[in-house]
Amino acid sequence: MRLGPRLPRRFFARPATTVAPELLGRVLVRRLADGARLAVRLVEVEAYEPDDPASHAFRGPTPRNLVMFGPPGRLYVYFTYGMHFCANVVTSAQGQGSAVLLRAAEPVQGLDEMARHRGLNDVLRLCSGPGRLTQALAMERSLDGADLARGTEVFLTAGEPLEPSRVMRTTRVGVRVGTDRRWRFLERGSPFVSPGRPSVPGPITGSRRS
DNA sequence: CGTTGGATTGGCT
DNA sequence: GCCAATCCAACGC
Repeated sequence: MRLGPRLPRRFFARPATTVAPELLGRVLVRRLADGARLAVRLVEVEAYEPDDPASHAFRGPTPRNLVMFGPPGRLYVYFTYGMHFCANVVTSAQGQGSAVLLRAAEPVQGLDEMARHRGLNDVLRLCSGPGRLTQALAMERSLDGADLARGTEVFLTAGEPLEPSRVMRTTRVGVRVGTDRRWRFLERGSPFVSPGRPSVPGPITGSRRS
């Protein structure tokens, strides 16, 4: 499995919808405090843009989403449902408030450690969901704001980007607004994607009712 | 300050 | 398919 060079800051300094499909096939590396190295290959992501009602950044900066408004290439980690963390890559220029949610990945290195973190051994379920991925890689609150372009705790390497024909596109999972945007990108045919069901686009806003 | 519900998961009916 | 778990951000008063 090729890791390749680290992705540079400029890679992230573009719109989330541009960066998202290009993140597929890239390698997310996590270095633990004891020196152990975990690596996964991204197979499913979702873009969240500034004018996007489903985005945490939609109503402006708050203590939770502040990192989304910072420089591109940082990790935005938030806590949800009282028990799970989700990890995002901040994109676009500073101040924009856009990011790409990391939803699923194929384990590459450190599978035993990931299995320990997850409390199960099924490789297909180690990183197949945003909460599962953060648990497998031990990404929690302390990594909120971590610099992927310069840091050592967590970063992204070039890997092998997917051919466009291998990139599939659907609506996003678990959102109740912004369901008209097909901003979930995944590797076609990968068994490592999450089981989450894409949201169904509602009635077209502005159309006549009854 | 009180209320609501969430970019989820896993277990049970 | 349904729902509880379990915290806390966001928002309204």
